[in-house]
Amino acid sequence: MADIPKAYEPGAVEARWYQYWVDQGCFTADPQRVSERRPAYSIVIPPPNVTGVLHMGHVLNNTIQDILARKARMDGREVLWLPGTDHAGIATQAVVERTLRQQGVMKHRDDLGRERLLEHVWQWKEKHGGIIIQQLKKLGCSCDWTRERFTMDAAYSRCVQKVFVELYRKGLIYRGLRMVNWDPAARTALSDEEVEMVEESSHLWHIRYPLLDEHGRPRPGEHLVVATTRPETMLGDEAVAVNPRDARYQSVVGGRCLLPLRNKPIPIIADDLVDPEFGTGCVKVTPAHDPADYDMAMRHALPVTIVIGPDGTMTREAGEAYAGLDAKEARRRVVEALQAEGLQVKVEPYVHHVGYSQRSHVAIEPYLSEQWFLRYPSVAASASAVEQGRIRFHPDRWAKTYTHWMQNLRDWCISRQLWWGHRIPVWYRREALAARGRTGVSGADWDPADIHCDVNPPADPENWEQDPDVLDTWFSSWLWPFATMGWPEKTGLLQAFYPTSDLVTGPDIIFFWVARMIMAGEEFMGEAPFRNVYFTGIIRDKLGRKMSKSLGNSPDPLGLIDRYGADALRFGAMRSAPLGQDVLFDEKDVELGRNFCNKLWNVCRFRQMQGGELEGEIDPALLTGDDRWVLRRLDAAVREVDAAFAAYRFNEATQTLYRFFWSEFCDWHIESSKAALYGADAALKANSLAVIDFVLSHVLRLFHPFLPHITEELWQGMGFSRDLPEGQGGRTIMTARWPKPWDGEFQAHYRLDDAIEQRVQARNDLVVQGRNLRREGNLAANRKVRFVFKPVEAWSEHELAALRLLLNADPLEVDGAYVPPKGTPAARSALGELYLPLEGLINIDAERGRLQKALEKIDSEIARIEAKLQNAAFAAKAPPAVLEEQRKRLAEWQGKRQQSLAALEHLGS
RNA sequence: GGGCGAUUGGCGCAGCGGUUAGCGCGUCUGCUUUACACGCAGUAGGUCGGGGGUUCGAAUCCCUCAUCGCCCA
Repeated sequence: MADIPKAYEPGAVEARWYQYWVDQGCFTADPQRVSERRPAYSIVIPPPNVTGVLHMGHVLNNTIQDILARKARMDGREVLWLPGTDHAGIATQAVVERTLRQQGVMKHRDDLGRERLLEHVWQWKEKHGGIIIQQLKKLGCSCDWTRERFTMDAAYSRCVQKVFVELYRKGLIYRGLRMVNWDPAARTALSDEEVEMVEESSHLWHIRYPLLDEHGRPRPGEHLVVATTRPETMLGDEAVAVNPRDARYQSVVGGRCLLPLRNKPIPIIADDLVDPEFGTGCVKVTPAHDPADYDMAMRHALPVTIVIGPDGTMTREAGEAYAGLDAKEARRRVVEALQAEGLQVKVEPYVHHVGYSQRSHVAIEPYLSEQWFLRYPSVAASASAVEQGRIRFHPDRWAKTYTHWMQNLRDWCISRQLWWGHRIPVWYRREALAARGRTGVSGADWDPADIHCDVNPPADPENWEQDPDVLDTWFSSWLWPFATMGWPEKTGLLQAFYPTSDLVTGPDIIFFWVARMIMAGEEFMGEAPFRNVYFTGIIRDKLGRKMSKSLGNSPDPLGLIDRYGADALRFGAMRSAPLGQDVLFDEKDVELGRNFCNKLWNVCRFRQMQGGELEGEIDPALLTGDDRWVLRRLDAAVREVDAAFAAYRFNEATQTLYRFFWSEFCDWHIESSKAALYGADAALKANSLAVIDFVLSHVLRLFHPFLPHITEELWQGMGFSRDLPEGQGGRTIMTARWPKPWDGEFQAHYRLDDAIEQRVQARNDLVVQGRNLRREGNLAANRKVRFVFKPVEAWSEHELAALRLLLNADPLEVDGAYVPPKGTPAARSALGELYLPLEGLINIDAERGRLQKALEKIDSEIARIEAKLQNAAFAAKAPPAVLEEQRKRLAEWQGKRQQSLAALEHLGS
């Protein structure tokens, strides 16, 4: 650190040390090093989308993981933080398709065909897929990059297939014709979890359906009125339904009415599902486009007519007038036609919930199709893992959400009509397929010999056709904790690092990922995949809005790193992220982090400028009160940080460290140390430096998990690494030992006790009062002023020198018999009295006002405590320690009262 | 409709049965004091959403209401 710049410049420093760590293999886990003395610690990264770029959510999430990993290394554990990316089926395919359309390569994916489109996706992945990984490196993440995985790696794909086949053979995976959530933009089925319900104000249309007589002729003037939110679907109606107990419609049940616009007679049925309170109590039944209607249709053996196709446009079944229109336009025309025919009775405003695709943000269509489903495995074990605490959630309230979901499981639709993803390992015999077409595959009448489900294709592929669908991306990511470690082989990696220690993720994917990983872990490993799950908050902007691309309120983390440094970004994010609360992100927080790094930099720079031997021996006999005080405060900080880590309260840890380092160490200890450092006593100066070095070497280690780069730079630059064994901080601060709180021997050796803490505290209070006097006298802080100190007992030369420095007093006269002139402003404490004898410069009235205000406060405190002590019930029931505390406090306040009264009198009131 | 969370100085938060209710930002005043203006010193500002209860004692526990937000139907 020769020629140290005045301000910390993170850019080059961060890049340099990151490269050093990678070159030295500091992030690489070795399962063979794991032993009883060196326990394993592992995390698997929530794999970001391979298409993605780093956003603030990643910053928060991965900073926490990095902190955990780095802390564990310093605790002497063998750490595996396993990174990787997710192929993100829909998202990636959509991005690549859009690009190819823009480039004019194709209009629709069918133009290219499956194979060629996949080639393009892989090319795209190779070219852009590493972006987020590079960005994580810029953040300082200490992942084991030698073990980076991708959910479409060949080995990983085999895991996915194996799991599919096993579950299929167990009968947990099945194919069925079901009403599913259809995303008309992506043209694929989705799982229930991928649908977001959005409240929308719409309308309720009341439509007349003319009644028919037994001969199928309209009964003049007679009709039923049905209410619907989706008039366009009436083109596919197959019945009108009423509740069987609804007296109003008893007479028409069993009869028929005419479906308007289609002029098709449809039956009037009775079904318990119909809510008599809704609308007119009479509903239309559209089996192909509503899940409830589909169920009804099955019960009543109604035909199923598909009028809206997979692309969201009307089919030929909808009639010539509507075929090809998109559903919205069809609705407009249907309503128009009904009005023209006088069949629309009324339209009411109506608020309802509409499902939207989480991915493409279009309205979901219920769509009848053949899909693959999974009946979840190991449900009971997975539920109990969390309920019985084998897995702990932080904060634990999420356990409730988990349990609720686990108790209401619905089979998981795992097939997607996409090309990018793991293709379903099922083949159909061509002859059998030809005989029945693709639909109907699910029928129980299939000869098992005509279906081949296996990780390996059939031996005679020419006779078979593979299922065209791919699997939901989550069907691969639920295997992440063990598929990344070499499963199904019993690898050393798995043996050493499974189950993982901590998982850090967002509560928004508790169903998508966390719950499913637990089930997969229980099912295939016989053990839950992690011990602790830490749920981060959601990052919002400073107005509390979710960060989103469309709002443009999401700052680019890379930009922030360029401007402030990665350490600053990490520190800012952590400091404002309390456990389980959403994080309101403000760039100010990052600025604060940068300022903090600069402070850390400069105090080290200050230390360097003092010269002298590094980390000399601390001689207890030469310790000043301030030295003992700071060692005690450091001990308290270590304890608090340990407690915060144990409870996953990272913001608390950063705040403690901030307070200790800035407010205690820099503001008080360093300042008071200047008395020794600038003094003539060489031994005292050397000792003082030794204490500063001791504290700094602790501070750097305590901060390392949070601020990895700057702490390494200073650790090496200052020379703290010099005499340490290679694996204990010699090579890198990453493996320096995590500080331990002082034991009794240490405390006794350095005389760290309550008395010294209180004495320095009182001295500091006196200094603040003295500075206050200066301020009131309008004496600039940099101006030397004469103070007179009247101590209760004798002070050492050094103590006085420190006081002089802290007050910027010159001279500081010590006079045990000092009698100040009337009106001299004074500060009083248990240690003595401090006078600022500057007649005329002090505004006596203002000073009197201040004292009187203070006296009022003192009096009210005294009254409060006295009232408490006089309360018989309090005296009888409160614990003795509390009672004693109150008595002590009363005496303190009474002492202060005396001082204030004396001061007032002295002012000449 | 069910569940969860939040409500503390201008803003963002901490405090989880006994504290003189803290912190950061911001405000105001002064300062290029030989580590740091990405800084230093000092100052003002809140009685803890409303109501009720438990307790010797509540910002902290319970009930209730209100407002805001999230999740599930």
